[in-house]
Amino acid sequence: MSETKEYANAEKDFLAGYDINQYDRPSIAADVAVFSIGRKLAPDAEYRKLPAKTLRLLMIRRAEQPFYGEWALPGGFMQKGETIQETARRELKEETGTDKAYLALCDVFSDNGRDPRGWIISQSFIAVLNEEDLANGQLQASGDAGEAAWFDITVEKKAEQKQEQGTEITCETDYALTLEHNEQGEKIILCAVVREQIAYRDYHEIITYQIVESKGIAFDHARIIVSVFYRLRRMLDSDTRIAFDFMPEYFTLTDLQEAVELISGQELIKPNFRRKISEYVLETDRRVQNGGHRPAKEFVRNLDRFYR
Amino acid sequence: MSETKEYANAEKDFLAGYDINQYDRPSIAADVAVFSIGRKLAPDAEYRKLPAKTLRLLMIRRAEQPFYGEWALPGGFMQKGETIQETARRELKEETGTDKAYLALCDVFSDNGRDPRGWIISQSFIAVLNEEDLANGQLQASGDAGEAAWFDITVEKKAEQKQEQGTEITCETDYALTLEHNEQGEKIILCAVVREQIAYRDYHEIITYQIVESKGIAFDHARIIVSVFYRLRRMLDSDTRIAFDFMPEYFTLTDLQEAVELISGQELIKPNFRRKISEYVLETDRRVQNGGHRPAKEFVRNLDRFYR
DNA sequence: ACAAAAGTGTTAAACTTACACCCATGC
DNA sequence: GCATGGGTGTAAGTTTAACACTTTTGT
Repeated sequence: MSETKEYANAEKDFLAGYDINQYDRPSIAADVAVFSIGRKLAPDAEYRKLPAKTLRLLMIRRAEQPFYGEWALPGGFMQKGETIQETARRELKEETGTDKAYLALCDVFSDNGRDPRGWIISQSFIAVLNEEDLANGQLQASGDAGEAAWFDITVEKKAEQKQEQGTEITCETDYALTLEHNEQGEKIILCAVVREQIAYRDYHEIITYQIVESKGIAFDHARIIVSVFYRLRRMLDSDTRIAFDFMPEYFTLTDLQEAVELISGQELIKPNFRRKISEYVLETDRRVQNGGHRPAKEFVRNLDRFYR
Repeated sequence: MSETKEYANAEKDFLAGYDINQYDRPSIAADVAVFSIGRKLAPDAEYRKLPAKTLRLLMIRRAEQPFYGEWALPGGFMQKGETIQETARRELKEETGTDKAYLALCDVFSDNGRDPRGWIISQSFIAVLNEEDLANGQLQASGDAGEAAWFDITVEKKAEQKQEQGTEITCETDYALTLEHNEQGEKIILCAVVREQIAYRDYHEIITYQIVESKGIAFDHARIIVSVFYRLRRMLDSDTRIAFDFMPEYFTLTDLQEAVELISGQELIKPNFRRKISEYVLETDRRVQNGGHRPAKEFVRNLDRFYR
């Protein structure tokens, strides 16, 4: 027992003399890609048609240097006493007015030189909001961090080429990222080209993203956006439940299916989709009527399938 | 064009006056859970039987304060100029002598007070080594960071209880973690109890791990180990290919199946398993003879299924 | 001969996929 | 009436799961 005490004392002495400041340290930021689904207004002529939907990403116009006036993902530095998840949630709430959102840790971006201010590493997150919770909160019109706005996001494959250098095989694919904001006449378009590099090593694919070209998007956020966009897709592949995060409490199955289709980029066959998700939903008495066609039933989540 | 230049100058001026040191910053460590598969020696009497296998985890005996003499995951601080992935790979190579290993980013541990030295956040990684590559390298016998040793890992569910506090539902489960090292007479056993807390929020399960009790395991590594152990399991569920990382170039299907069974904790039916992985392997002429039974064919990976 | 492990074949059940069809509504 | 979306049924094809069986080896 006295031996244990001796150890404890040695540790106490060590800690008393330990100065963490003698080591060089990075700053840590949480950058949050907030996704939601938006509607494109249809002309009145097409009274039957449902509005087309888009996948939207929240961006903040920077009110400070560096990249003053450019658009960035909501984010900020981690503060002492909070976890990085709390940092992300704090930033989310500051910008959207709500923290009723799914929040998932994604990748770490720690390359040298990725931020002109110095050694800053970024922990990326995906957040998903539904329109209803968003409406209850308030988008930050022009606060501390700057004006917030939703951008329709499109990622398109451009060129692909396979390279073999000795034993190393690499596959490079360029993706065009387009972010488009539309609001009563005002139209902002941000574009970037991001190169995906797949290196084949130790029987695994190691995927990295580099910026080829970025106009109006701050820092290296263009590549974070592309990386996070494909992560969202992969998450959906392994668990359909992420699609539900885009839905409010009551939703129609068509809305849900459209969410899945928007994220996956693939059309689905209605009866098959409904069978697949049937165990996750419960029918209600509510109906929505939105046009010259049969009203749609509204469903709620079957909590037994979400909480176990 | 002159406007652009003006912006660029403003940014340059800002950066010249920017001192990153005015902000408090954490240190970042990469902690790597290196897994491999070990054999338990069988008594000579059972000449027919194949040796039983175990899932092993690499641990380092600390040669410094704090937690002097206790066992920790291999890891170290991120240095300026390297990515966190490079930190992890560097630590892996320092301790095992090889970096031919699969390395995957896992979780971030950033709770206040998790390290007595101060504000230190840890990025956890999973690495998987096969015996052959490991033999080519050399385990660090007793170097800078301390002696390295393999421990058989077991995680067992102990108690489970569901709690409801108002609208908040939480499910707490205690897991007993046992790490056991055996080598010519020497036997080391490390034990810990880790509590898994599942909080149900926004229709998702948020899983956290807390240490209830930890004997001989440094820092909060007991909970990192449990978290990473279950992550490995989930990775296997979504992609069988991780099991191959435990295999050398040539391997038998029984070895592969045993790897899957060890990680998943579930027995599999042989013909079904073989059908499932058949597309990932190619038969060779090689055979292994290890006992009084039919020799097993050795297979190699079908690269078409690993690199695409 | 026999125990241990290697390896294959067969079947029922479950799930996936594609397609075809009817229903309800507003103008 | 008709365009539009809401909603259901069915049948073929594929995958999964459980089980039973044959083969090869060293002592």
